[in-house]
Amino acid sequence: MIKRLRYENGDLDAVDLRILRMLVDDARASVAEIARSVGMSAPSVSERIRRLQEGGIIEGYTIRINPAAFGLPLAAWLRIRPVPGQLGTVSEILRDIPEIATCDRVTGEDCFIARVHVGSVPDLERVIDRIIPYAMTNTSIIQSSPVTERLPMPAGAND
Amino acid sequence: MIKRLRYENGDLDAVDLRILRMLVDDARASVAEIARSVGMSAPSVSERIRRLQEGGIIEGYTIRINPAAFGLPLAAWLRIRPVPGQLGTVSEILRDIPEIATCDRVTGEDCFIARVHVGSVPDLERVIDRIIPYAMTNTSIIQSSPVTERLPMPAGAND
DNA sequence: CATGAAAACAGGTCTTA
DNA sequence: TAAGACCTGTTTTCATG
Repeated sequence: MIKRLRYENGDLDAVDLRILRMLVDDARASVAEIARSVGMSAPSVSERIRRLQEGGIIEGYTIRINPAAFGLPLAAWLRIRPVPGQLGTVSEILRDIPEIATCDRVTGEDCFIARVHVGSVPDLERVIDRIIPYAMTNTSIIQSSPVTERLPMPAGAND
Repeated sequence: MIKRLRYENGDLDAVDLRILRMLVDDARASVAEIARSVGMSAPSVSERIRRLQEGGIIEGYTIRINPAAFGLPLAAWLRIRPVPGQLGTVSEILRDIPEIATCDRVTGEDCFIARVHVGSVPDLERVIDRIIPYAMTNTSIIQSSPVTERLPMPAGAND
């Protein structure tokens, strides 16, 4: 059985998925180029992209940054477990730490998972020292990335 | 003391940082618009963007996807610890699971940290079932995101 | 197919090492 | 004086009706 991806305006078909993959890969690919690749006219592709935006599937356009290239070669995941009563404080501190590139609130023993980019181990220590008064932390240095940011897909989707 | 962001071709100044922030926020902002915002001519901004690309700081252009909008409303972080001797196998399996949007190899007790997007709890179970023969897993459902993907910055940077 | 906007390009000026 | 950064005007490309 084939799974169908749905959104408010109807089904996403294989062409939509190919368009999305191309845009994830290179958001500056021209409409003409995408059209050629999927075998459609440029206006048709243009219209599909418009619908993907209005359906909220494409939230926006952004750049991929290489933190190492501007002096932040050390990346780590921090798991953060606030001491009772300090959850709000910790949340605010995390937002205020500029080295944190992303942070999610999660279920389970840890309350937050944050990705940090720093220049050195002492810099990492300084980041942790800002959190440690209000939470227990657990740090994992990123060594490599077997899967870099890509379009998630349900198993057996209609692509 | 002001920290200076360095890259191979020299220093990044405050204007470069503003350009990067604008592009992270909206990679389709026109050069003219960015130029107006930073108080420069379009060609100057264009030249700076070119240098940021050639310096490897801007790795590429991409789109922000909302997985919930196309039928994957449930997101989770998986921590994965392969049983001895199965690290390579696990790494391959993780690459093959289409629901995994990103996966890092890390130091510490866990070997991998992966973000998955699925349609339902049963779908999450199916993902975990593919991994469990070769590794111990620990799952944290994402509830919210106090910090959404942003440009990391050293404390006290020259912006 | 035509129109309008936006980006790439070329040439000229000013500052600074 | 030479190099680099920026600005103005022009051309060409691309998205859109």
